[in-house]
Amino acid sequence: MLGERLEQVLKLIVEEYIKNAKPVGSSSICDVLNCSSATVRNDMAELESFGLLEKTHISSGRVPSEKGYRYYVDNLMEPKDMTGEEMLKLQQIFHNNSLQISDVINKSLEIISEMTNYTSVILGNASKENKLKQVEVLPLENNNLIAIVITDKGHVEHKNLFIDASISLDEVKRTTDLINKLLIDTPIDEVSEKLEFEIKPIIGKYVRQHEALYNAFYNVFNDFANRNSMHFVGKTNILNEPEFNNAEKIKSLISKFEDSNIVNSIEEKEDGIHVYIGSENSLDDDVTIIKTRYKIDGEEGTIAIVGPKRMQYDKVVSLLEFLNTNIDK
Amino acid sequence: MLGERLEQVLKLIVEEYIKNAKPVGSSSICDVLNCSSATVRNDMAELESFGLLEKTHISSGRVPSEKGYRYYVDNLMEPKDMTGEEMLKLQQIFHNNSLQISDVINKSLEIISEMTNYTSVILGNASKENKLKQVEVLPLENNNLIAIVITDKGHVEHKNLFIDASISLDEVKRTTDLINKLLIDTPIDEVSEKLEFEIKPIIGKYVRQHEALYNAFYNVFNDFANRNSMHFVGKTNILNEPEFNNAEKIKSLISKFEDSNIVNSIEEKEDGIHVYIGSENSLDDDVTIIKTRYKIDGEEGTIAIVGPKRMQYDKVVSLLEFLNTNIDK
DNA sequence: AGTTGTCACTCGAAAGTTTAGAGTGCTAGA
DNA sequence: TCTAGCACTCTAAACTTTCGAGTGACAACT
Repeated sequence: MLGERLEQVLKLIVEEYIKNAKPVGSSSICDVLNCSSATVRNDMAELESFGLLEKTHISSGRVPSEKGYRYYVDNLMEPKDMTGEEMLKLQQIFHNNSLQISDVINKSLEIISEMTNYTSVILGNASKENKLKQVEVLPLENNNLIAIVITDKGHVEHKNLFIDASISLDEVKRTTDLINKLLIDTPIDEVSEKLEFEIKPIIGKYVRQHEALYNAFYNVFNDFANRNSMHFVGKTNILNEPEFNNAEKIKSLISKFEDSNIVNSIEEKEDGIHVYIGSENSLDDDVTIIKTRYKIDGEEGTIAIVGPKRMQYDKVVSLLEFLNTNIDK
Repeated sequence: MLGERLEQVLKLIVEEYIKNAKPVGSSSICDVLNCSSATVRNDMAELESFGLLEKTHISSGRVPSEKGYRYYVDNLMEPKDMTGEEMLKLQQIFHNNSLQISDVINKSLEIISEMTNYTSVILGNASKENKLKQVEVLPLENNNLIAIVITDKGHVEHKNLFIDASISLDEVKRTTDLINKLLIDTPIDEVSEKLEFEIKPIIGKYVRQHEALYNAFYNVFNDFANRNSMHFVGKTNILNEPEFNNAEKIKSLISKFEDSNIVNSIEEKEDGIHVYIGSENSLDDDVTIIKTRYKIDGEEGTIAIVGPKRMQYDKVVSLLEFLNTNIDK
């Protein structure tokens, strides 16, 4: 635990740097603290020895280190009240009944991205609350089939299948009927399992090529349960931050946005609001990602706000808290 | 029509500049032409007076102007044979039967993007060859319905609908049955029209709230026919070209890639291979876009290769021609 | 013991200078 | 019509200068 003035100094430096993106000198904060710049310099040197501040060169002002941001977020940050206008804009979305429920998240994040000028990512999939409502299989030309899976919350997934010519449509239909009879109302994440232990033994008896058919359905359900939808809002916003003013950094970040591995960097498994500063996230050492899970109607997933390490932590956290508490209604 | 040596000079300058991205000086091409650099200088001055070449400053070498590239593409460019390896890679995709047909285009463009280091865009939608195969409407919770449209080529589109409480499920079912009976096998782009003139009068008779129901279906079909899928391959490739080595250019181009208006800049309406140099395209004055339409099984659309104006025109055109002639098989 | 004023010192960013080399236009002669 | 040669221009890179913001250290003060 740091002394009181040390904390004050750290807090002021972090907030000043967040505002101006320029190293903070001792003189710029000494009047707030009612002490001389020499005193502040001593404190700064101490904070630096703790690894909370860094210098860009020997005679420069100080910049928060990752550890410094972390200390700020954990101990010093105060919630920042939203302005009335900001609240109003979000409330309007929550109370707009004509919106498809699944659009509420998107619209909210458009507003948040606009207000903060950071990039948002929505990573969602059909939630476990979805139950299987219907399976449909239609024959297409030359041994192609299309399988359609529908859940009670209105999620639809389809997949084209190629089935060996030796399987008759009649056999397909029997299998489909069986699934529809036995698996309806099964939570979507349990379907694969039930398919294996309840359906497979039965179709084995009276469908000749049951392995192929079973595999086809298994794949469809599996794809459904694992299918992620990812969606960026304001993808280029973060590029306007001064830390991304050179071509290499921009290219590197944009490449990471395009990479399919990004799912791993974005997904959040635990409830609550989580802040990943710099190397704490697996996307890019130069960014901070603030994440939270959401669940709305039949869909759940992760909301992530991607900004510079020099992010307005207080504002983003407040916005996400507001979103979290209002989304259920 | 230019004189023969003038054309030679222009061709050499364009090709040299495409290769090195550096202004071309007279001495670097005079040995190829067996004449002195002074002669070449005179020719260059003449080409500049025609607006085919430009200088970056008073004593610099020459760079092709847009008009220069245009002249090159229209009159001077020679088809560039693909290497055996390149052909092989593409052939493998065409002959890989385990691929979903709709993936053939994607895979091919992945190869092409990799070979050229440019960015490809695929803009596709369900082709007019798709015929309506089935319409399905399922009731969800509180007055929501989900409507699913399936075509004979295996395209599926679905849409959530909110229907006034006063419409009974029975009425919905009658309408659906009617559509399935009367519109099956109708080409997808004619469905809206038929719906209006053949179905609407009938449902009007025995469905009370027929307007609402009719509108719901009309929207679903309309969305289907107009739904575009757009998909980039190697989105960041073009950023590695030396003309995009500054942050502003990159940001501007990436923003344009994200903008939904990009569809208008990408879509090609006519058959054949078309080259849009710099200001000839509506996307960005600094890029060239080479486009061609494709049609494969139940899907058609535009393939576009986006590169710098200093693009390997011969190579890209050859690749697209190869794709065009081989795609049908 | 903690705080302050002072001063020599460091460094970076911006502006200016120098230099080398690539390339040009022009002109006179083949 | 082409060529050789020359004076000239301009850029890019390297180097220098200057300015000011900021520091660390230390002695003096409370």
